[in-house]
Amino acid sequence: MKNQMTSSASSSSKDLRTDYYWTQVREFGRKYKNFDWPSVRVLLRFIDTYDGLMVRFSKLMSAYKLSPAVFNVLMILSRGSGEKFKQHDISKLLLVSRANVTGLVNALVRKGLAKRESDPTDRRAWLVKITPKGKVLLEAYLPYHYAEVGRIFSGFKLAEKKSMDQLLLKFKDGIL
Amino acid sequence: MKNQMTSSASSSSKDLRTDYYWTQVREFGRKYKNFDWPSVRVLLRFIDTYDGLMVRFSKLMSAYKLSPAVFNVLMILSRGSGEKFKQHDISKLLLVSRANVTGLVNALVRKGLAKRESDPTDRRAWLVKITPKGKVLLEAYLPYHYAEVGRIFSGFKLAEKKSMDQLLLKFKDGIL
DNA sequence: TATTGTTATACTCTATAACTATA
DNA sequence: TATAGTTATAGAGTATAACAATA
Repeated sequence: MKNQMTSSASSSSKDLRTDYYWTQVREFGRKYKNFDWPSVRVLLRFIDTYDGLMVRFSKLMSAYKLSPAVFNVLMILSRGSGEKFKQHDISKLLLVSRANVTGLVNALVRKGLAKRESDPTDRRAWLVKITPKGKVLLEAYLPYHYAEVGRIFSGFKLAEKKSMDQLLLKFKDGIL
Repeated sequence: MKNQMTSSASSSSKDLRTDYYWTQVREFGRKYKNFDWPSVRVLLRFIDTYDGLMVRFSKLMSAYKLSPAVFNVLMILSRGSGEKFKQHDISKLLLVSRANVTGLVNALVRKGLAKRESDPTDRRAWLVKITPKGKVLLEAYLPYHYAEVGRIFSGFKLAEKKSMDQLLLKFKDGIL
């Protein structure tokens, strides 16, 4: 249950962790009525995979001075039909607070990657727009992003990707 | 590419996000040579699922004043054969920096959930041990934790869990 | 010299609450 | 009244670098 951006992990220490800690979790789990190892193992694997994924993409992004949160905002701004977004809409798309969006947009503006325009139809609101500089940066990064995604899944058959998507969807639907 | 603990998301706004944003990502993706929608969709689904998972378990843990990081340390401390861990070992198991472990152990000690003992064989090191209070807290929480894991996967057949584990392992192995 | 842990510092990402301006 | 955004504040979780003590 961890989200870390470290790159300090050698794969051997990772394996050691899995071998030792997972074994312990499995052994101790027998004490609990509801413990189901196949389920717990999937969960541990899932979190472990997420951690690795974040390390990988954070590193890839940092070469372009992007962070995951900034990347997400930039993606939203560059993929709209109108290309102008009220901060409240960004907040809804990102599922984060309005205050958080203020900070994220400030960071984008500070870097010259986005700008605020007043909304003629609502003087309380800002319309946030990606700048040419922001677009250039994102477009420079994305080929590497998608290449990496492709590389990661290069060992998967189409049916496996579909199957994994279905299983994840089922997993997600089970969560709430 | 997001890790947030919000609980503000209604499932309808989440669906809206998926419907709108994912569609845009797919449309725009055609511009990129390496873009492979089945792969990208799995990735988006994976991150979306992780977000939901963290919201769920963070909420479950917070009822016991636990956080994911604290939970992880407590699990390590309670699942050892000797039950005493050098901070450096915790750092290796958790894949985080030694400085981070200092802070985490401080937090545990402050709450009375763990204590430090001097290591007779190495005067530089501490041996960290879970306290009875820490054990009681963890054991009070774990049944709910495992029950929730079981509930989430209650719609899965054993073969599906195994299949998902295999796919995640393949995914993870593709990462680096 | 190398290792263990601490301290100092900083960064990213997030939240809530109180506020202003406007609808 | 309700909504859009800001500010102030906080907190979790992470890192690096310099350091002291010990191996």
